[in-house]
Amino acid sequence: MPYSVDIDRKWQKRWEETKLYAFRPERRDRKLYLLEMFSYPSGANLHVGHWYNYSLADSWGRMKRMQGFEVFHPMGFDAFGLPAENYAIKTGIHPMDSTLRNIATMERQLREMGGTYDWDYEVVTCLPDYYRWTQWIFLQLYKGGLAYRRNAPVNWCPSCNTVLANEQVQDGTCERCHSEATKKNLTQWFFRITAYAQELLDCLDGLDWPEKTKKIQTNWIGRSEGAEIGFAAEKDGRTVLDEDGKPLALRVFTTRADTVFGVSFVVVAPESDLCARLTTEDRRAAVEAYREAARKATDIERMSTVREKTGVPTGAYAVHPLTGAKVPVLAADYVVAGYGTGVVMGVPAHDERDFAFAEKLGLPIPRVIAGAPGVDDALPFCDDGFLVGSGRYDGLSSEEARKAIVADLAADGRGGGRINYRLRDWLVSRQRYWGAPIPVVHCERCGVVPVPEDQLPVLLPYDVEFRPDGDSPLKKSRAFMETACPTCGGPALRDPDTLDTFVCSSWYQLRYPDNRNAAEIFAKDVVDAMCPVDKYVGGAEHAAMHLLYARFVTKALRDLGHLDFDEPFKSLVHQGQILGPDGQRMSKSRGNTISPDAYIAKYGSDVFRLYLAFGFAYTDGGPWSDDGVKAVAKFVARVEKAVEDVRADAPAARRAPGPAEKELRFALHHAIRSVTQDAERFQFNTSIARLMELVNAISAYRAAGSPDAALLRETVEGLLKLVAPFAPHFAEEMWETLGNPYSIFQQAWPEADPAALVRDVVEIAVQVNGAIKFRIDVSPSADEAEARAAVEADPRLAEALAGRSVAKFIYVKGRLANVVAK
RNA sequence: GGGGAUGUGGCGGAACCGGCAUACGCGGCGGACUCAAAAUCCGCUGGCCGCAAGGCCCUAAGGGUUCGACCCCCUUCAUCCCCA
Repeated sequence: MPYSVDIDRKWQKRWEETKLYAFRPERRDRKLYLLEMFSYPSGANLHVGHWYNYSLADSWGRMKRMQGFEVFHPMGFDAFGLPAENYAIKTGIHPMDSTLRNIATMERQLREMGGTYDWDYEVVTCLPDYYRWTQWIFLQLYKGGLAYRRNAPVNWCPSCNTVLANEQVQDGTCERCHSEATKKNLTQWFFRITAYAQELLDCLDGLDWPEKTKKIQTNWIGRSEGAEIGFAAEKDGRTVLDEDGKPLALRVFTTRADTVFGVSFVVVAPESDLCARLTTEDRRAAVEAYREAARKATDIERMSTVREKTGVPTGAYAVHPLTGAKVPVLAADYVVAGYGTGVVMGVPAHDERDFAFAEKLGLPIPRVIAGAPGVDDALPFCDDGFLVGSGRYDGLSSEEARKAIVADLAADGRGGGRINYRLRDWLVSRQRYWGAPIPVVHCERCGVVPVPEDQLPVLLPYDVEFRPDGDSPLKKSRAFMETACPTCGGPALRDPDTLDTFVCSSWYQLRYPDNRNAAEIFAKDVVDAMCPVDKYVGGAEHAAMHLLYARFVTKALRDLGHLDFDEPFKSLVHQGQILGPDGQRMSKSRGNTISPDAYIAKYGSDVFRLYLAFGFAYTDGGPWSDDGVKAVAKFVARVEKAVEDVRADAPAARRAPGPAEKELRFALHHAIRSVTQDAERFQFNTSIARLMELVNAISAYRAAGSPDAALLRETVEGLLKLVAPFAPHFAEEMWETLGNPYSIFQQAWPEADPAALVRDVVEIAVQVNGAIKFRIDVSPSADEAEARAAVEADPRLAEALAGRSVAKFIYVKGRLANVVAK
């Protein structure tokens, strides 16, 4: 029977009946945890991107399985989130109903793809037996001081009607819907990921992750070493005091403490509380008008170096900690409250934005750094140099001055060295319905009270009006909101917000190994034995979000005593993106989408899988090509032909090998070695290329006449084992056709025989001064002296030398000889 | 503006640690089979010059290091990504 989707079905059924891919915990010592980023259950069938991610990671796992690893390969669904909720708003179908239906569809499709998932370990984040533990994590973080509530200016997506974490605002727009994000002051829940900033940075070194991804995380965390400097503040001739009645310190962070004598003003973020405190009565109206105007601009606009700088005086003055000079404090929107301390020292001579600002407002621009002799140090001069106009620090280099100034400031308590991170705490509240409820209640008497663990889960009510209006939908459900305070028993209200779905996905890899545990989130010995994930495969778009959050949660749970490892994902691979045939991103509006279904129906799942393996460099992706699919279908037919030929051969004993037999054995073992090496590092395209070469070698051998049938059978069976990870149904069928026992996936992965890879002679290139002149055959074991003798004996050398003599002879064993002629 | 990645035939893409550039496939050309076509199979296929033997030039462009550079270094260009 020629390969088709019917063969797929036959083997899918057999695999399921025999539980071929069930994980066997008793073989845990050989475990290999393979995981692909789970997906959001959408109603449509699997798209090319799913196939590309899942089917090839699956092929890798199949090879590992044949290599004797006990592969743990679970799958689940990231099932909370906005699309289901938006779909519900549009159609009236409840998110729970549509999500469960979509999950059923996707499970079926993943089975039809031929995935080796052990579905007994499935997790679905929107089900209470999962989100119960999401809530539990929240409570542990809360107890550990890593979850807290705070009023802060937060990112707001007006279209999704919810707040967003910093990571979820990209180029000033919402990561989900790309509408422009704005700012709102709200009281929200945060996770203190910043407490782990340094460790998140330090551990990157030990991870087998793409360098690019590590770099993105490094930048995102954004460590900078500098100093904090305190300025006293005066208004109306008196020292400004803080809430506690002590003199207020305007703390600025700077990486350029060497320029501190160049401070000619101090800037505060207009929306900050500090700004309000500093503003004098006569300036209040102007500052408030300015703040209103600033609110309309996005952070990106505000911090842009090219945007025209604006600002207004607050009426207050800052007192320079070293000179005692008074400089004006201004409110300007190029300083953003959420970043750093929200106060910046203005050094116009040596900072571009400060320079632009000072020019605009006519503020003095005193130079305090001069370039080394010969360096163009026209203002603004932002490089390091030597101090001038800085009192007793004059003449020091920038670097020396930073140390000296920081030390002096620290000595009298007005500053000191400080490390600043760009990373912000993770905002986890969402004003949406379809998520895990935040497990706290608000009691009039007791304040914020965490829900006791034995009362989890806080169930998400089914019957809720979830049309968004900027307020949490749960707020409108009295049945949900009204509860008793766990502490005092008095009337209390639940938290109406739900958790960011990135919280759900930040720990799912820890739940898979012990997914049915009803008593605890996971047994510690199980999670310690099974984790971390050995190979994690998924899109690069999660570099600064999911991957950072999951690392944080793992470390936090470690410190809270629930597990014993530092990192969730030991090794990480990003698949590339499959583009439309036109080389553009696939999109419905462009009309260049490729739907796998038609190809599966026509060619079968394995042809599709093989094409995805062969047509692209895995981590790059690339444009879709129908011709490529046909080429792969042809390859499958050629393998099938080779199998049929073997079946038709009369049984015969193995003959003494001649040169043709040696050549065929070489082809097989070369393929074994290359396919193994290449597939190991996710280089599937060259793996398939080597398999094609093997098929070519098999047909060439047979076509040459009087073949050794026994050798051919052995070779074709080897080929099938190598093909099996990439075309599992097809290989299983061919394997059976040859009368072999079920299953090919219980066969050992072939190993290359080094003896078969040694050739009698090798052809080497002979170069004269680096240019190839001719080729000769030598023994592969020949050393330099032998090779030199062979080269010099060849008359073509004398011709190429044209009377010159050999100055030097370089021999690269088995590859080339280079004669340096003079 | 800063940082990073990428750039190889007509096309998708190979090339290990600095050692025969263009594997494998597509497309194209030629041939076999066929009444014919499709399918299949076999051969050729980087460019230029040449009847040929052969020669010259080719890894975005230019330079450098080296016996030898797609690979290392510098400059420039283009595209993409991250951070501003």
